[in-house]
Amino acid sequence: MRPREFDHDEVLRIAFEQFWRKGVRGTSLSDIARDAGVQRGSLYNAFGSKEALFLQAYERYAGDYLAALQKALGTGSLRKRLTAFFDLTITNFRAGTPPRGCPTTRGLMELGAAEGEGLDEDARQAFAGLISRITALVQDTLSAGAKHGEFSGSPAAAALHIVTVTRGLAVLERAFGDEPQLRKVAAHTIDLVLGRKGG
Amino acid sequence: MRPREFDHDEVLRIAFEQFWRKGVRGTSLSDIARDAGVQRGSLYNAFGSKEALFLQAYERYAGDYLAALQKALGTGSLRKRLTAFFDLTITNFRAGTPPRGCPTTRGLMELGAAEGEGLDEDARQAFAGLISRITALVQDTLSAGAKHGEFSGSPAAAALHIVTVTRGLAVLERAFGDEPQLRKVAAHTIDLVLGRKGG
DNA sequence: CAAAATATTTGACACGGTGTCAATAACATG
DNA sequence: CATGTTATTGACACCGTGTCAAATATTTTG
Repeated sequence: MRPREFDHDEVLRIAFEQFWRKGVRGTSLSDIARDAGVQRGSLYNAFGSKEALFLQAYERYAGDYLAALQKALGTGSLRKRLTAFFDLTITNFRAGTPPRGCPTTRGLMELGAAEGEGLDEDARQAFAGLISRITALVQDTLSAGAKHGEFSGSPAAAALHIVTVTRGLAVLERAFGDEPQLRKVAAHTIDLVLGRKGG
Repeated sequence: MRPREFDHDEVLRIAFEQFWRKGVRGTSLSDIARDAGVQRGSLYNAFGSKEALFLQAYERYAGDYLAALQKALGTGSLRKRLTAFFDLTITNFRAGTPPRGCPTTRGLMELGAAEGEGLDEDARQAFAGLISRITALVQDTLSAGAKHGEFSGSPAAAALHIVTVTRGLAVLERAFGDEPQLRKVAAHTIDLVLGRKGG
């Protein structure tokens, strides 16, 4: 066996950075190969295809991001937790110069996900999976809040509503790039869900 | 002057249908040319570039869609208006087989909109413009509702929240394709904004 | 230590996409 | 009918994905 001449994880990192910044279709394997100091053919040999490379890079990101969200949702009053959740969400959208947006939302809308066109069902499942897991995390947080009397209502419905808002925020970020606006919507959403003054 | 051999508007219609179904990057001018029975070169001559063709096709759609929304928001109680608004929004996402999603949200996330990459600033403005105009429409509706005592709170904040939810719904549609879920979120949002039983 | 086995790298290739250009064709107008 | 103007057409350059066979560098085996 001839050993690989590049760092598998390092390439994944570099690739994801570019996919995130320029979109999946807007990033060529030549770009990634140049940036990583690897031949294009080696990428095909190691990952199979652009799609497979993206998926691996995305899964890597998704794991890290989910862990960060879990941490943000882990301490303080319910209001504090939700605030930290939205804060991390928005901060993540606005990372980099120029802001790179939400990789999940961008990927999901870019790759079609419909039968026949765009990336495989695999990609859609990866995106949908992260969204589902985020929703579950928020729902658990709300359920716990309900036990402490910090929240009344359906945790499932509220969690889905909150996550829907975060997806909407990802879109607004792309449209207007107005971070204060995003934070206003986040604050308003927390107020609506928790009751104007509650917490 | 030699006259054009194809119908300008017809081509715009055909092009938008394909952009909507397969995404902008996923649609080639060859596809459109074949479908429209026109030579690819003629499209470049008539529209300049793929980007310009998309923009014209999109503006056409945006005008029609905005008019339909305005109509939906035009009659009945505030709750009825908002219900009609969400209904039209979701129905629009789920049009076609397979569902084509929200062209605005898909285009916005697909085309990057960030400096340097993806489509021009022009495209971002077109998408952002439609979102802004929708927000203004909803805001006006809420303001009118406030006069009739059907709504209390900030129309601007509520309108932005509602439109954010619709953008989020566009994303969820792509992720899960679960129309009942979308309608639940919509109903829940109306309840939150108007008060559980109000209207 | 030599040689076989095996995986990686490399460069050439086919194919399809965007966009440009010059040559050609079709009409309007004088 | 001659001329100017615009639309059409086909060839081209360039870049993208993906495939393949040949060359290369290790590890394992004799």
